[in-house]
Amino acid sequence: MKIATWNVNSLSVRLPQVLAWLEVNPVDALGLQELKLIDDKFPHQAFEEAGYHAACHGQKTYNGVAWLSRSPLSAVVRNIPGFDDEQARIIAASVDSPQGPVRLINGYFVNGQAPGSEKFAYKMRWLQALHDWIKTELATHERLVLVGDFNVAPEDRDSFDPVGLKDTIHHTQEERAHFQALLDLGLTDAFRMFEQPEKSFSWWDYRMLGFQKNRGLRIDHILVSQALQDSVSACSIDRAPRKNSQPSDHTPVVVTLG
DNA sequence: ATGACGGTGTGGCACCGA
Repeated sequence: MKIATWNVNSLSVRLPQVLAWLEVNPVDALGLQELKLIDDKFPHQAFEEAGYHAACHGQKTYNGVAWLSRSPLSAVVRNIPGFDDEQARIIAASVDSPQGPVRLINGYFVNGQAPGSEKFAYKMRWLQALHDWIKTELATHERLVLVGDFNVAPEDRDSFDPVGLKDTIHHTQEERAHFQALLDLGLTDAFRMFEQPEKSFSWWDYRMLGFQKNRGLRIDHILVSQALQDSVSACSIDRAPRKNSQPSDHTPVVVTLG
């Protein structure tokens, strides 16, 4: 089973690229972030024709998340239960696999702008609420995958300039402590289960030739629960879509189970 | 210190992202 995550930065603009990527990479499930469209404009038919079920949680202009899946999606949850949030950042769903059910959780984590800002405070509250909810999810779904745009570079090696960007957004100790708290629930960063090229990133700034100079961050992640860890056989970042014309600034991450 | 690029929505730009 292959599960992927991709921040597409507007599904309206990126739909042809998503469909093209799925033809080459027919993953079982794909979590999308930053749809930037309302549910009424979600392209259900295009994905259906590509062989995917879909569940979306859209919003105008900003945010918006969705799951695509070859098998039906059930028990869909939108946003973090009990956490009042005007922004559409979470969608969770369950799928069946031959090895057993898998709980799929997809998040577009808060950016946070800068430490000390109101947006950073919201990021901290959001991360705490996510942690507490994931803990309860794990109690009822032991085979769980948490994917998405985490907007956190977990370690210095996940940044092109850990010295120059020390304590700036994505790099602060507070954000990294929240990432660690998720790992402490028994989740594992699938990408780091394997030997990886140095300077592996999943996002590059559109400006200043960021991608060409590999000035990027690894902020898109796939975390797997303890019950799934032994079945993880691969995890990689696919840089290819970043070379497209009109690319998203993020590129997909893919994990293989079994 | 600023803006650079790209998307959205509004309207001839401002805003947000990371």
